[in-house]
Amino acid sequence: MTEPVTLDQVARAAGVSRSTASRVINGGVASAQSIESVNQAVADLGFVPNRAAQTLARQRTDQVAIVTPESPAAMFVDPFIAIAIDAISHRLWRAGLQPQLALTDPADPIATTRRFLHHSNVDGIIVVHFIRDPQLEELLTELELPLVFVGRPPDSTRDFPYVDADNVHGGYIATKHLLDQGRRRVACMGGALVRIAAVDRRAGWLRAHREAGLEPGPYVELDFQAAGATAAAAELLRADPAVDAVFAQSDTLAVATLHAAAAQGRRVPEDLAVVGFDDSAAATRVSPRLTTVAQPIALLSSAGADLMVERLRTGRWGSWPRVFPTELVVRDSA
Amino acid sequence: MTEPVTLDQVARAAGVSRSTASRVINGGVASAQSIESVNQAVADLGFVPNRAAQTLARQRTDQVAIVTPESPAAMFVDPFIAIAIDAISHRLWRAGLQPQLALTDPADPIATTRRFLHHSNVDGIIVVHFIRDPQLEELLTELELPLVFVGRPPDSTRDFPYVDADNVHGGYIATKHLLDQGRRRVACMGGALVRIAAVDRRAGWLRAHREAGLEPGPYVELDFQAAGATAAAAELLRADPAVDAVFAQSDTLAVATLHAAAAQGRRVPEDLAVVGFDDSAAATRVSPRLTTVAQPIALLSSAGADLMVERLRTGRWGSWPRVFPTELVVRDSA
DNA sequence: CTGTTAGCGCATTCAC
DNA sequence: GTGAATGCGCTAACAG
Repeated sequence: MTEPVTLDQVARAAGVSRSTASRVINGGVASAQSIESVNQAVADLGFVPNRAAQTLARQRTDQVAIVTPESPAAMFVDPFIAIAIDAISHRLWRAGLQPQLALTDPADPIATTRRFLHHSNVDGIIVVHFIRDPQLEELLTELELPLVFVGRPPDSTRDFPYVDADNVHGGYIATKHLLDQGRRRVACMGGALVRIAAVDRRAGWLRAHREAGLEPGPYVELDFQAAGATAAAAELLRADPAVDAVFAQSDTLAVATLHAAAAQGRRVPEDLAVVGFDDSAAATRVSPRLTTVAQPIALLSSAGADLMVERLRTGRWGSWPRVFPTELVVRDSA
Repeated sequence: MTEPVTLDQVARAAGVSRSTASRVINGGVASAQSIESVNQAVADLGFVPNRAAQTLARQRTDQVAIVTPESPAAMFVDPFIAIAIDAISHRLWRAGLQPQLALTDPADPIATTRRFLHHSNVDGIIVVHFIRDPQLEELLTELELPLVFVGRPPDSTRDFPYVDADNVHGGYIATKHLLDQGRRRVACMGGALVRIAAVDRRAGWLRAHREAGLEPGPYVELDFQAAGATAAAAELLRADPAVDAVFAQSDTLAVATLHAAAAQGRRVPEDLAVVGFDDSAAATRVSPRLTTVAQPIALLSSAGADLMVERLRTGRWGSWPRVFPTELVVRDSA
């Protein structure tokens, strides 16, 4: 807990002016002589520049926030978010930017997210897995910071740069795969409809039915990573025995469906076909192995980070949106 | 992207001085008249105080960093870390402090952690799941920021406030439980020994053997959340068939052991007894349900956060260390 | 209750 | 190549 050392002290110790010391430290031009003595002084005194002062003077922080309107616990459970954050961090570090993950108060994620968006001292914000929320959306429009969405934002805020996976197509191919093999009543277990991804996947599910001239089965709305998913799936199968296939919007939900089916003595895929989403690690750990829709999470997240990096470097946006393809991985469950 | 509004502009618009405007905004004394007009101006102009300037002037940030020397992906996979972060966030928010999770570069978590410890602009740092690393440890001793460890730091840095679970006792009761029921060769699958928790749990395992006058079985060292755990467990069982019990230092490892045993046709607990650690959600989802050591992660993490909050508020440390009890939860696997 | 005055620690323009 | 001067936006004594 020593008293923090200032640039002034370094300059004095090195026998030069503050500006020269500053130049040396930031790699500007200076005589070999100055460079030598300043570096010496920095080492001797253990000088570490004060971030706040630098920020104030430079008018930039070299920090980028990653925010996702979820409680920390929820963030950690969702494989999409985990992979996205990992990829984004890597990209930002490589570009010389420090990522900062905004942690919300589990007691009120939305409110604290709002607070973060407003008062953060960062150069830009990358929003992962945004949700529909009138207050948040309004906030965005008046925000004065570069913003990138990983996972497209709601229509009302369409003018923000984003990257995404082609969720509509993902829902479509999953459902089509089921219908093509003769399934006639395809239920969908989806994310809450405040999630854009859930809306899109649902749209794909509907479209496949429309094209086939069939009525869609029931839509069960619950969280992608819902703890009560097994119970919900069991209820679905019980309430509507005609359901012969389920399109689950996440592998977590698909696995839960598998459990529920097993408990009711229904064989997969014979009696019930199941398609998941994400192609997560869980997909190959269950039996039968999951047929699921793969999305390139790391890739699209990196693209999102790149968008931010370019904006911060050049002052202008690269091309967007960038929408990455989803594809069906056929295994044993459908 | 409008030009940021400054306090000056607010003051001018309100027809008062900067200091009065500042007072009103920060809840100081002022006439109803001033309060009225300043608030009006703030609203009209959409004033948001500049964090860097505030920090510089106040000499504090009201932000606390949470750092853990892991890649983001690893952080997200470890249930201890997830729960700890959730609990810490909540406590900090409640105290009016903003938590900031330091995200490391997956390509080099240690280096970026080091960087963070050094250059962060926060009032204090909470370190979760520290590991033994000479460079990091040295850094700590010269750090000039309040520091709290969730999970005790290495002996070399013993003088830092910390909270922890009683891991030695946890390892002891797990092993004793196995020995008491007549198991004679108890292997241990543990975390890498750079983890303090792994060292401590191993110590408990050894102590139980010493007390019983028995030779400990083999110690298998690998990550708590290792992907290859099932293979490692299989190898262990094959290489040393006399092993009739396994103390796994995490539920993830215990579940892997279950899988390996099943694959080799060994019944649990008849042929092989297994005890896990964490009492995580996974413990009751497997069959047989896991006997495991519970540790109050949220509780101890909150205590860690409280330590920091008190230090920041009062300038002095509360009493530490605070070591929370671990206890055995007996289910079906041992 | 209010305005004036000084910084907080650093970057940077401008003459020298 | 270098130093003096100025400002980033805000807070906090200090008089009044």
